[in-house]
Amino acid sequence: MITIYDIARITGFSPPTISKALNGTGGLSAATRTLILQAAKDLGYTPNMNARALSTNRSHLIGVIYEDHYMLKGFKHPLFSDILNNFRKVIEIAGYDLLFLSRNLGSRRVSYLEHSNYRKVDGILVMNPVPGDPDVLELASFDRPCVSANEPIPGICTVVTENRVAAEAAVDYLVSLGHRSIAHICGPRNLSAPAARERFEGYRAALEKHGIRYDENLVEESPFWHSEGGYEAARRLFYRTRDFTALFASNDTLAFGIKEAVEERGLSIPDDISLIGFDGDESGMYTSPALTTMWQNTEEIGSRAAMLLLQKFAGEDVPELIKIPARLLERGSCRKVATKFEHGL
Amino acid sequence: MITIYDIARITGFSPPTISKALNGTGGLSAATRTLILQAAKDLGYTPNMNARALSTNRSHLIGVIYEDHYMLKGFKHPLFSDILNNFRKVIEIAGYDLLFLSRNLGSRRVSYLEHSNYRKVDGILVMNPVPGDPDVLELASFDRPCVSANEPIPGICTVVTENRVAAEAAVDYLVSLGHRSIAHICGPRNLSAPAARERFEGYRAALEKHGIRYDENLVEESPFWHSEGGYEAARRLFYRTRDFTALFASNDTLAFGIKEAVEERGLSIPDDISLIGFDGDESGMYTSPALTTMWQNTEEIGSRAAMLLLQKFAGEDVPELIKIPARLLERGSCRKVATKFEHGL
DNA sequence: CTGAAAGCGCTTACAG
DNA sequence: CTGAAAGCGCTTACAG
Repeated sequence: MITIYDIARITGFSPPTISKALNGTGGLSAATRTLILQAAKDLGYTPNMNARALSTNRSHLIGVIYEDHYMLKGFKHPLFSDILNNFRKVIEIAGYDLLFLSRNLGSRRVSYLEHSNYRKVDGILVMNPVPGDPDVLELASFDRPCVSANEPIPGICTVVTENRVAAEAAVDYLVSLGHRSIAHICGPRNLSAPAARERFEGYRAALEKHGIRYDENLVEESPFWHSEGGYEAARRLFYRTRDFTALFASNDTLAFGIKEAVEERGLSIPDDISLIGFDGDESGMYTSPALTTMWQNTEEIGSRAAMLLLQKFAGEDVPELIKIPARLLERGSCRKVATKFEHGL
Repeated sequence: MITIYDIARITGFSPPTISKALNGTGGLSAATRTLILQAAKDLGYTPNMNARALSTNRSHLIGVIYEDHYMLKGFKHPLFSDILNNFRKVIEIAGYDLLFLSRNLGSRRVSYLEHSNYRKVDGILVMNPVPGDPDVLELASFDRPCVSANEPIPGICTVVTENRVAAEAAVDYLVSLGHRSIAHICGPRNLSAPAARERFEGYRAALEKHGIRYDENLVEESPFWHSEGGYEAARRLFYRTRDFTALFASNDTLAFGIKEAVEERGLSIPDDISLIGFDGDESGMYTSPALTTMWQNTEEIGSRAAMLLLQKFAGEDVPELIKIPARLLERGSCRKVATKFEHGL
């Protein structure tokens, strides 16, 4: 491996001068600068990031916190790879690399904060923390910038889908198709992550807006975000009532389970029940009918989170919370129903 | 941030002694060792990995090559996050961290090799390279260990699903259900990655084994691995012939597209056509019927790849190619048909 | 515009 | 069993 000392020896300049030329810092003459750059190129010089990081105390590394935890029996972040990929595109062209932040340091168990100090990461992206994890909350005191994707954390700048508004739009859509009896199966509302609560609020707001009485009999909660949870919740719902023509599911995975329960009862989607999900999971394209859903803009979430981090690196002020609109993805699981008024004609 | 100098000052030992105690190297007395370790703990010492990496020339970093490229219109690695998660679990408890290897170095465009030298990664995992990418092939000359998951690369140790055998098993299964006319829609066979070719070979081998004549009219190739490709290929197949009762799809995503084409023709799965896929994608659980498929053991692929890398770090010899068996995942898209013989009874 | 000196925090021979 | 010296490859004041 060739170093700046090699370039210094060959060009006749001193190592600090080589360093300045390579980094574009310090006022060198254009001539020496191009000379040095050329030599570096000819020699196939690659900087040693460990040395650079040691002296500058900046690693050009961004730590990612992503736990593939199964505490909640199968909970997984469905949008993870999309968000991460889009985040990565932005930070890479800015010269940063992505590092998974673990809680191991050799065989020792450590916090994310310790690991961040160990690697001297310049910033952190929080993706899929264990809900309420103290090791994550502690990150707010990290002396370098953090952002969170889709998961509000006190003291950390967050980019998140506009859950409440999008849920309201989902129900608006069902109403526009003529539905008046709309059930809701929500995700776990007791978690620190507010997605399930916000979507539920959006549901209620939409009903109210359209003058539909809120009926708690039409709402069922799944303690988990997975399809089995959706299935069980739908069964509980059916046990109580069959008095609805549409159902809004708090996410797509729940919707898949709900669909099973509906079919098990001999009912058809969308003929008997219109079903709308949330996320825009690709899987929903392959069910029959394909699942209509509120699509989370993972590209925007990922790239905005990255841009925020870069802005923070540049010392700019950024808002604490950024909401990204979702979009309706009309596929085949909802249908227009005759309203009572039309019936009467 | 506290350093070994701080610990040295406080305990009265020299920095090298502190280093030896911390690393468990060098013959220190048990007393000083515990004394130093205790002091380190009390002070909340975290080593600076940049300094350590600079002096040892080892970073305890493993580079991951994963390109989310869309060259082939929508090609994505469906098993990516599963394999990566399982890989990560193993290498993290061994004290390594995962770094995404990009082809950027600041604003400069570089090869993976250069980036690896820049970060001094101790090893590399190749996950989803652009097929035939010279920057990947070049990695075989990297002076540190590399492994590849699911993609054979000359000179690099690879862990891959036993495609040929698993494809044969898929067709065996169809035969066991009484099918004798079995179509095959294969993925792109012209790529450097041999998966489509190997699965096609398995298909032929199974036919031969069961004394079924190979009929090229029953085989159609999709130029891409995505569902649109499967859809189009199935339409071409139907245009030519309807003379089959079962179909083996080279992967699940193709199968989803095939399913659409089948239904579009007014045929039902599995009543008219039994369909089997390959991958074990979770999405297949949510279609109706759920997709029967050959499941790739992503946990095994990821963890084996990690173990191989660790073995290489330890200087052990490892095989160049490791094949992981797939498993049949019986869901609902295949059914038993009456054989001619049974008919006669 | 360029360079000599010192430092970033650790480890590796080597000596005693 | 412990420490003084030198080095890993770079950068940052500072001086000229």
